[in-house]
Amino acid sequence: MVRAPCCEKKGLKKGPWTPEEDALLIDNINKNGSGGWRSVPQLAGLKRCGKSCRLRWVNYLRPNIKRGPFTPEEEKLVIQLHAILGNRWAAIAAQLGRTDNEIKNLWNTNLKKRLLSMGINPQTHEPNSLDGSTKRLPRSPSTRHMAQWENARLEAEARHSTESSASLQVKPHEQINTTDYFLRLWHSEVGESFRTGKPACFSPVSQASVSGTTNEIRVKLEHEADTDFSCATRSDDGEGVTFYNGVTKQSSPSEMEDSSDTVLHLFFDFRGYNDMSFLEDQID
DNA sequence: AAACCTTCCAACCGCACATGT
DNA sequence: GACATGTGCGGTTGGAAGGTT
Repeated sequence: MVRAPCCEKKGLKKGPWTPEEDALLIDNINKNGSGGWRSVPQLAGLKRCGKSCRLRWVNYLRPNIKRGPFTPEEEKLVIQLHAILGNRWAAIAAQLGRTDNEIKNLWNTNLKKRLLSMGINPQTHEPNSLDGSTKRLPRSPSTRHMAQWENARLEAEARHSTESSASLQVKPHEQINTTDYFLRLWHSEVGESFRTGKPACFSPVSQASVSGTTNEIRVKLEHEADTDFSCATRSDDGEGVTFYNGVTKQSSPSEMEDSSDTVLHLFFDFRGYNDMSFLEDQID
């Protein structure tokens, strides 16, 4: 199937945007909202491709974009996330409140070279041996879990994003949908320890709250097992945990009980995760 | 001061997927 | 199910800015 061009290219302006064009685009989006990009140029009176309008909005004009130089912490986070997610710039960018373009540029112009100069393969994040081949390090279970966690969490974030798109005024920490138990865990103390890579000092209080969350998950699993949510269950190979994110019940009740505990065990697995610590000196 | 080189980043392009008809 | 259209994403490019010779 031959794909039609997104717009008629004749007479369309290309290149850098002028402040006047920015103002027209912002004004149009304020009136009509973002989306329907094909019709945006006409509505806004712009001689631009709809795609170009979208890109300008997403990468530059959109409110709440974090701009300015990257901090060492952000750079470290980008490297860690890239090790997990690969070139999924949009997913990485979402974690930092940056644009995918910024992350991509940072990686291609800075971090990639830095890793190469350190003898680390930027694609595999593993050290290159002297003969240029990649030396495989034993992958820890926590690293595998991390990727699975991240995938599941991204899906949950996407769901949450869809659900909360109508309430943009809400503060970020208030945007956590209390019905999404995965996100609640993610934003909990345990989740934070995973995100920051720092071992969490779980007080009895936090343990209690975590247990409460576990029970809530269990209740959710038992009573709303036919609804859409993320849950975890052990894989058969005993090597790790496989996440199932489906609309139907995936496991028997006994497995459910195991699953909810597994969620916590996974988090605790990550308490010691700091696979990228060897980079800290280089980045700092 | 000028030429050249390198770095950075905004923007473009094409592909893939989602959604509508 | 087939096709058309819209949208999002990642790869790439071109030019401006800064640095070096």
